[in-house]
Amino acid sequence: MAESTGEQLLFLTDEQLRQGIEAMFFAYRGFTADPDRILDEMAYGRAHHRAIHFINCAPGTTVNNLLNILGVTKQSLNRVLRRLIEDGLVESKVGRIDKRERHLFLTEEGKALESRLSDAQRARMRAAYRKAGPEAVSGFRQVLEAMMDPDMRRNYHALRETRS
Amino acid sequence: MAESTGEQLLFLTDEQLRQGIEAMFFAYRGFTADPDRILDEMAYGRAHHRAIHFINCAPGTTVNNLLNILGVTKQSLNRVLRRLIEDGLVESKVGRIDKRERHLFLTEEGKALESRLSDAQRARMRAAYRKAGPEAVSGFRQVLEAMMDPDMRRNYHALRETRS
DNA sequence: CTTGGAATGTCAACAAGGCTGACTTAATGT
DNA sequence: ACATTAAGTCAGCCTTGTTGACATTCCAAG
Repeated sequence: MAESTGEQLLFLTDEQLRQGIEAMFFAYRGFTADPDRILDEMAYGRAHHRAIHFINCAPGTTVNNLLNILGVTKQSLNRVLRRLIEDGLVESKVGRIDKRERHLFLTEEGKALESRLSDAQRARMRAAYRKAGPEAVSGFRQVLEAMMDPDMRRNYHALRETRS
Repeated sequence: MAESTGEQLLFLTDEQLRQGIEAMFFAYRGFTADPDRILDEMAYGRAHHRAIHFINCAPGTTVNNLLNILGVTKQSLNRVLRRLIEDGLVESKVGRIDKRERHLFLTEEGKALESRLSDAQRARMRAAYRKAGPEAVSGFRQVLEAMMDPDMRRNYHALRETRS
């Protein structure tokens, strides 16, 4: 028996793959459950959370850039952003170099909500990481990265660079 | 095996957790991208996919059981099921023991669509598993399971038992 | 300097898919 | 007999996605 191929095949039965698919489904529900509860209180949805998250990661980002990361239409994002700006969570500043662009920032109130959401989500992540152990975490990240579309993988890495 | 706290701490910085959160977000997009394309062709959505998937996993399941797994309201599920039955992908049979119950099955046509969707999703999963390797896969599954809500973890394990 | 194109925003309309609440029907269990 | 349960249905609401059309503002190239 070819050892490397044989070993791989054990993990690649349809049943194994199916379990992976279901695990993703159920885990994603857990992943969003805690922030969803907080968002519900103030009648926001996941779209608002995503916008807040990525504005926080890359303060001063343009609408176009955000559009690209989130993968929605500008009309859809605009509806969400308008409300966040009205509610005083996000600030939109006209670009100095290119005045067509709007640069997005979280206000203090926006940062406060971001922290609440982020804390809740990180708490679950931390618990899962602890339970599974460091080696599992490494594998987890590797598989997730391999599952992304190339475009999104680029966005994923770009975000890491801006923070490091 | 007891993990040392020091080793764990290396993995539990906010930045590490944040990267995990973003990885989940981008990976889930990839995870649903291929089936979404197929579903678009026939004007179905993810809700139809989920119903088809779980009816296929547990043929003869009742509406109530499906409701529990999917975590939506019966009105929401009913809208989706009605269409699938009308289109001849799902069959609803009155229970023999308890005639109030409806048992759900995929028709041949339903199974055909399930295969198409499943093949597409498994292909990406398989590619990601291959790329990351068997050890990573094990870690991936462990973290996902730890991330689920207890209710959903029970559903997850119940599904595995019905198939084994 | 004008004009084309890019970035942004806005309006309208629509659909999927969540939700709640109220109600019916049929079958079951007590 | 009566309450409960499973399922289905109707009406209405919300969020969040979509298209298409159009205005504004600004940059840059001709």
